[in-house]
Amino acid sequence: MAGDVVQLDDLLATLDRTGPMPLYFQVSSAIERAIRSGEIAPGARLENEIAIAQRLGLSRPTIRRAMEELVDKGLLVRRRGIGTQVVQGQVTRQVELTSLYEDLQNSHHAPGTRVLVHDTRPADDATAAALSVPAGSDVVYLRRQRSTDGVPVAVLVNYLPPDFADITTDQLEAKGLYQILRARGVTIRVANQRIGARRAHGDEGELLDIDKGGPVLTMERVAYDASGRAVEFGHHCYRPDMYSFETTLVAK
Amino acid sequence: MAGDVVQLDDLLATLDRTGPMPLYFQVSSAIERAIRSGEIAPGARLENEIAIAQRLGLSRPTIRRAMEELVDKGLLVRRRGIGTQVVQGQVTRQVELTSLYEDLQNSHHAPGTRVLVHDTRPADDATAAALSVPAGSDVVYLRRQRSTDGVPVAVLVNYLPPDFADITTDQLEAKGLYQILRARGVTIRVANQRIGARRAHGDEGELLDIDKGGPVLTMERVAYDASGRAVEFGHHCYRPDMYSFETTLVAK
DNA sequence: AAGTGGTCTAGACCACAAT
DNA sequence: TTGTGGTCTAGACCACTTA
Repeated sequence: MAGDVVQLDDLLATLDRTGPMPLYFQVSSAIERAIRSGEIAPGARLENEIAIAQRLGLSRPTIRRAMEELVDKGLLVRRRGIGTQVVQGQVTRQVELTSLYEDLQNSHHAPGTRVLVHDTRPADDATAAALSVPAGSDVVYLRRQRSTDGVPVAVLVNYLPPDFADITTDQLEAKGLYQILRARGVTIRVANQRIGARRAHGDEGELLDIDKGGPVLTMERVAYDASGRAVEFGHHCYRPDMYSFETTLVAK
Repeated sequence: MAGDVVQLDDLLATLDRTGPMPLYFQVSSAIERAIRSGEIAPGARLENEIAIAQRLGLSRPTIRRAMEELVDKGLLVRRRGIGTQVVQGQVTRQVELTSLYEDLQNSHHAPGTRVLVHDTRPADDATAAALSVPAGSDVVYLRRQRSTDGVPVAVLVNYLPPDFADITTDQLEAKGLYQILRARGVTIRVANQRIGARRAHGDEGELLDIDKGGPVLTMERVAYDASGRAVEFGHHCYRPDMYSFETTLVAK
């Protein structure tokens, strides 16, 4: 029963061994594109690793690495003794490590930012613990209203370590926080976040243009840079009819 | 500056090459335990891969595999030319691919289930699409109230393919859905989920013991088994003061 | 220049599932 | 018995960072 096994000849032509893009990434990207475009149907079986490796002139570990990438993304399912299959059902994108600003940009909307508060203040205990700074020491405090196409989407509260005190309000109105950090050489690598819900408090109802006491989606996040240092602590609330979190989970 | 580099001698004694547990997993588990217990401090640098490999008598790829495991869990951060460091800040557990029942069990509470509805009915369009069954064909419908220590936590609505029609209400009262599926040889491998918020509808306020129209946290999930087939579609709502979703995100 | 992780190769043996 | 993915080895070369 090798009839409905998908072969991957077209990939051969596009492999580039001179550029900086890893071979395993070229392979996984090509397969991912084929799956998302429907060229490879949901449920289809792929050739085995060794056959693909020979066909593409690559080693088996390189192909394995490409496959693992796609398993982690929830696009493929593998079973020992059986083979590799494409997952049924429409594929949704991952929750990625981006700021809301970039999320909105990527969905082809025009994000807007209004900076409500931007100052430096002593950290409360929770913030000091999250950012690993001494309790009561100064941190940067931000409160912003985020909108898309003129409709308010979220109220964002952030705390940053004091060495980011020179970020300007103008920068914050023009770009996403993560973009500003990246331009300063700070890239976010890891984040812990908690998603919940509650009633809108204080002026949130007004800022989000929803009923007072209406439901909001909340997210708390502590983000770490490439050296493992905490660089951002935030607690945000979102208009639930404008935003939700999508995830793909893969059992290990 | 090799002064504050953590060495990993203790691991050597515990390596077992006879059992079924992979070596890379033994290594990553031991390091994970050391990090979570505080034996290795946040921010600490680890030895380089080759040194660890030699020290433990393993090959470099095996050590790499162990490290990758920990990077994916958000415990380690690696930089080319620099080294490997433990992430700062307290480590939170992953959102895993478990049912709410198991979540509550693992947090040492006594989960309870009340089956509100359990029947077979024609699938509406959204359900049929999610489960990849013909529109209007019969599916299993479940509505359950989940509580912990007597306090209501969630109202769970699930749709299952028709071959699960023989699951009994008694089974559902006694165990989590995923445990029942696993006992039938069905293991969940991949799931797509969306988390949001809204007002409580209909009898949800009563069932969750919250104010009518109060906020609830919602989750929609489509889960797939090892062959990539959709085996569960659910939309649930949670009492926001009793439940939230924690995630660790890692940039790729 | 030295040290680090990132990629890649070419094999080997094993556990598991189907036939 | 055959075919599959899972694990493991022992190297090699490269890109990047720091000194």
